[in-house]
Amino acid sequence: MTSPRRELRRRQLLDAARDVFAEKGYVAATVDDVVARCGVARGTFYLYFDDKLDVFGALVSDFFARVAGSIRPIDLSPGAPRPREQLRANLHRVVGLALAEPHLVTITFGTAFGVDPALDERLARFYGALSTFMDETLQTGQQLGLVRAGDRRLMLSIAIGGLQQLLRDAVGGQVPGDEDALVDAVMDFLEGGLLARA
Amino acid sequence: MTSPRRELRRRQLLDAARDVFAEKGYVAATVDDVVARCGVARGTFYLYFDDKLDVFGALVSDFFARVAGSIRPIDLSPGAPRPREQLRANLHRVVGLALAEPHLVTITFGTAFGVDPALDERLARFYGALSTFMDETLQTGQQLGLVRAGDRRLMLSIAIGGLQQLLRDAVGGQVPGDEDALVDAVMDFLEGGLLARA
DNA sequence: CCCAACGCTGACGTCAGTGTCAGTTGGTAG
DNA sequence: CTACCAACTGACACTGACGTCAGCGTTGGG
Repeated sequence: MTSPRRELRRRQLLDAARDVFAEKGYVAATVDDVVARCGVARGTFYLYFDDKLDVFGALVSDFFARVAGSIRPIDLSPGAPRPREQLRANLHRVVGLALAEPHLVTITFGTAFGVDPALDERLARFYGALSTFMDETLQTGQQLGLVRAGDRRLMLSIAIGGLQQLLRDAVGGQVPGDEDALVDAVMDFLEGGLLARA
Repeated sequence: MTSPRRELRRRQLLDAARDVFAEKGYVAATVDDVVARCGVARGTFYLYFDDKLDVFGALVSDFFARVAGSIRPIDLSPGAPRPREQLRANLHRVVGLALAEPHLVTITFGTAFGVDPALDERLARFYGALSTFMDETLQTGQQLGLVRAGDRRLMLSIAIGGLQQLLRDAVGGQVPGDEDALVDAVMDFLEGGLLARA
């Protein structure tokens, strides 16, 4: 079907769009900016995408899926590593992915919401699916005594939000960005919160 | 100076803009939408604001300032309540403010970044000032043994991000929105993280 | 009662960005 | 060599949101 030539051009356009969106923000970015950065004529863009929102949605949805796909279920079978180590490994993959694609972090976690109602709904579905999966994981953890008691939706909201903000700040340079340090910081927070033991 | 008549109209326009932005998102919202909701002519808008970005910036900056202003420094003098109670009281004020202004939460914490570079910088300054203040508070806490050891910038990033996400989800209905439950959830997270004690 | 100052109106010209499409290019198969 | 086709071009017509401004009420102090 899709020739390799075509696939390549599509990639180039996606990469250009990613950089433009990260630099100028969705509102100020124009299709002209994207094709200029790509060294390609205006019309070419429309051979690959419907419009600005389409390419934005492709970037965001794809990155979201990659992040979600990098999370592996916790394996509780006898020979498997300890759950805590599996959690850490999951965090490492997510953080690694984020640091490898700083612009996509900015776009996806920083500016994607509120751009367009239709896109918002798509993202909400993604987010909901991920949330449901993690909720089940957490429930199992609670039953095994690995996760403390409490409303899982609230705990998840805080944990995911905290991780997202940390990644945003890390790629934005507001916070030192060493991968291991970031993973450790999140693990410490999950294990002990912020305050000292009473 | 500013007559009460003028002040009232300005308020009406701000309220209308708040609702329009929350419903349609910044991109799709137009000045026409705002004046229509306000029952006022197009030209009137421009007697009060420069353009769409100006009114958006006013909403966001003002709400950000109100949130920041609701946070009181921890009083360590002899007669004062325990620091943990003061922390909880601060959380209660922030959560209460958020639940009282759901649309502003959506706008300010959900869609404000990436709209415009100039606005981003303004918000970054706000955020930076708040962050610095909280960093100092946290440092004192560490010295007193009330806050665990660790990189304060990372801890703050996670904590603030977690709170913001929780508020976004609460006003968006993704999560049950009882004020006390939200405050408790955050306090629990700050005190003990997510995982059970090893 | 008057009129000046204030607040408001809304039709209008402008323009940045859009999406199209008739035409060009260049690689490849016969 | 030629014929073909997919990929690409970029000038063009169009759109819709913008910001303005000359003129119209209204209000309240003198």
